Amino acid sequence: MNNKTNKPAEYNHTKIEKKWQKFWEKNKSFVVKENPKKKKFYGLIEFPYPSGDGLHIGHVRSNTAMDIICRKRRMEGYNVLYPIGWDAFGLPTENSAIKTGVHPTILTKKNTNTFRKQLKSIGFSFDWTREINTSDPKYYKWTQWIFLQFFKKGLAYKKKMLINWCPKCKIGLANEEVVDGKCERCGATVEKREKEQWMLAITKYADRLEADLAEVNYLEKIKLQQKNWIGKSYGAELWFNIKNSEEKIIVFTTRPDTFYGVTYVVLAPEHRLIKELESQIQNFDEVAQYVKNAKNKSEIERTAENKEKTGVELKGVIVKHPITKAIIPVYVSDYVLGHYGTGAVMAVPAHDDRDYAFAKKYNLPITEVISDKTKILVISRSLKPEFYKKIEKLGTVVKKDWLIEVYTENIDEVFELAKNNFIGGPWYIHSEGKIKKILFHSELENKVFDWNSENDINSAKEYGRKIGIKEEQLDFSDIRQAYVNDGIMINSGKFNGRKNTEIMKEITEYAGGKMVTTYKLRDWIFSRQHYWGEPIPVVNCPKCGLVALPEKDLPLKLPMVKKYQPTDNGESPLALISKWVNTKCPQCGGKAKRETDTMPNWAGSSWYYLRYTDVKNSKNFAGEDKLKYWTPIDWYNGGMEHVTLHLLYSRFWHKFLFDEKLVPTSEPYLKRTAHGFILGEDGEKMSKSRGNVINPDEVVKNLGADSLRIYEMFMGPFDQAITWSTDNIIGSRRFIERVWKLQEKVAKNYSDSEDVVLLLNQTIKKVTEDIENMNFNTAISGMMIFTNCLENQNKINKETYLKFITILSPFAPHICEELWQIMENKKSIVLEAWPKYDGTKLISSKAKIVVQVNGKVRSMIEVKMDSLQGEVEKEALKNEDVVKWTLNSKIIKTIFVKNKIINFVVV
RNA sequence: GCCAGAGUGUUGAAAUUGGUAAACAAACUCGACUCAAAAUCGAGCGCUCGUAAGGGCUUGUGGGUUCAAGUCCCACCUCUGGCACCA
Repeated sequence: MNNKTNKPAEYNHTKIEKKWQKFWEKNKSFVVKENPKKKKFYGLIEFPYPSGDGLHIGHVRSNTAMDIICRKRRMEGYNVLYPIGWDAFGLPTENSAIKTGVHPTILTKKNTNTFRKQLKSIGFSFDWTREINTSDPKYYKWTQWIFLQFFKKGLAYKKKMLINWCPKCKIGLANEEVVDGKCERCGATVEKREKEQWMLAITKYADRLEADLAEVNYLEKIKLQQKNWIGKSYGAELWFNIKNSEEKIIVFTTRPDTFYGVTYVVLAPEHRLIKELESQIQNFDEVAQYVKNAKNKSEIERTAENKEKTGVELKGVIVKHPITKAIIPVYVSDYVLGHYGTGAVMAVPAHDDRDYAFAKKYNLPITEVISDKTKILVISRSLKPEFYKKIEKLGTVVKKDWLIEVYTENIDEVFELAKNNFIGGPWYIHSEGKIKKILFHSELENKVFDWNSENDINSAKEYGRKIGIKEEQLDFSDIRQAYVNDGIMINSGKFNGRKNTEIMKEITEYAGGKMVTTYKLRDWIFSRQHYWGEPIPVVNCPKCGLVALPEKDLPLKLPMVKKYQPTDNGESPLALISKWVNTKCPQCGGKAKRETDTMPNWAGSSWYYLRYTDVKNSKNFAGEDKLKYWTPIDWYNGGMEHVTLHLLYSRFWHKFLFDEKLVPTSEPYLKRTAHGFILGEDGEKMSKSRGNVINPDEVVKNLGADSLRIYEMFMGPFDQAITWSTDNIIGSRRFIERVWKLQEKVAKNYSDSEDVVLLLNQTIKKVTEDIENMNFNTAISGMMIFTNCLENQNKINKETYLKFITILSPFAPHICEELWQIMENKKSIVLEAWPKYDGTKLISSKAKIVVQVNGKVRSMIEVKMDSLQGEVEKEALKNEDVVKWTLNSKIIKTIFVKNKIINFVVV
């Protein structure tokens, strides 16, 4: 191998990469079995959807990241499972089948073959023996089986409801799939349609899905997004009796403190009481017409009319306020949502923006129950400290961020005090809530204007212009009309004078209501009217109702059809195959019809990670012992776009399976991280129509998989969106070639200099830690620095080089295997132990000390490590540059930080 | 509107507990090699004053704390992502 001149062969990436990919496959390097003696590590990436476009450069980024982690774990002695499969059901394949007439199964096979070849060409350390495919009947048998468990527990149910209907895809969408009132996939405006749908009762798990987030190690932003999506809120249910009726209107509110301020009640158009009270409603025709119109509005129309509120009074329906006994009117309006809370709200126009707008439009009374009259707001930072002490004698001070709230009877006195206690700095206008005064402040003068006076507002504007305030800051028109902040109770009977935040529970009980928790999360619409999905294994029998298929009949296979087009009436194409549809009831044996809806593409991906542990099992979705060994997943990386969909759905399925005692843990993923997108070179999302798609095959062919891997990890912070740059890849390729050429300098019995040994240990430490934190870009820059250092040496110790190759190998596995072999090692580098750094060789014996004079860097000196202040000071003051700056001055203070800095303060 | 996150050279970006801002790359300029080009190697590369030595300034804007601020505090501006009539 080493010829006499020690000159390495040219670096031929194609040859080397093919060679080692074959080697790994032949030697089953990444095939794993359960081994109780070894600690396991289960690393997971989101399995790809095998689209006809082939592998995306973004797949390479996230797969490489997890590949690096998994390869490192193997070297650290773990038994590592890193599986791969295909999330194969889905609309694009179906659409392509419609267009080409080729069956989706065949298209899927073709596409997965392409993906497999592409993934293998990049050298990911997947265990290919565990490949799964959600459209394989052997797989979806268990998707159907799990569905039936939901069904048997009553968590899968059918419901007639208004659904989000995409007229282009001809499909019902889950709420999660509607973005800005448009179909997430095709962008068509979503309509409302009434249809009977399969639902999964995810809301039953809302509390646990929220609470258990505390137990898992997800990125904080992921937890936050899930929390927001689940939308837990704590409030009160209160009710209003209806005159001449047994019925009552139950409302949900997070502000029971404003109960005395209720001046009307509003029902959502979908509210059941509207029909129930038909006989009482004098203007029922008008009401019915309004309800009909509201239902026909698409999401987009409803939100577009956000500002302009509409509604109709239910004339003849009279309710009494439970405490004040005042008669209050009832309205129907589409600003109230039917599916949230109780579908009805108590309106408090004085303290809610929406209620305020509605009340103004329909001339409804506005009753203030929370006062800000005893409150003044001032800017905290620009006040003299003495102010606080003085003010505390006059009232209660509540500090909030940059402002303070003072609750006091002596508002004018406090205001005078505030005005006179400003210290320098810029002036402010502050207009939060209903502040009665606008305060201008400059170093020159204080000016106060009364907010309630039209004249004052105008002079305030004039004054503002005069002292050079931007015009947009002088627009006070958008100031809130309703007072939504906290304050002191007024007009509220026995609660008067107390702080509103303290009486929530008390007032609720007094009004005869109860405190409740509500969630924004809604049940999951689980039906799709499409061909290319898992058939729902249920039969509709006229006698027995909905009947589950017996387990022996699973999988219920998708029948072959000639046409995949969804029908215009919203039926699944399966409905057209009468042979398939007409069947016998498994329970009574009578004539029955099969369910023709299929499952959404989120079904198969809700449990795929479980199947990986035991792909061939035909008796269970996975064996108990396998699940026990491999689950939970130690580290799951995926896209942010799946945080409220796939991630939440799969946690829900997992929790259900846990309750059924079918999986050993209540959470599927211990740790979840997320990657950023790769944008095209123009900074836009990559798409065929824009023509900015980068094909990974080209890069692999021209520069090699190792260069591609290094570049994608080096291009920027892993969690951030980043723009692709074909120019910049060359740097990664150069780096690899430099590493390759270093082999000619390797010598067996050569001792490296102290500097090299130090840098080696520092680099090992850096790479080890950076991988754990997914700081791949800085790990690589660290290795580049080390390479640059080695290039400056005449010779390199062999051990040093080998250690370096080892830590580089997860990033660039092929070239490192090759170099490893060239260095006359017999085994594969995959089996090598991850190098440990020597803690005693991380720190140099010398320290470079920055010398500052008055905080400005003037020089740098080198001293022994851990030198004391006295020695460093002496040394520093000898330095010419330092002398120059201290000569004619007096040192009044010296700041010394060991091994870092010495700063002389002179006058 | 609400909730997150981010604003640093020509570009992608680094910067532990506050302690040399711009590491590592890319682009660019000059040089070496070459008949020439590519590749490779070497040098330079924030702005500004200066022939130079050397100085001053610089991390979205404005303040503040500190011997010392990209980093901490306050306010403001802009961008990105998520949610959005959620009572």
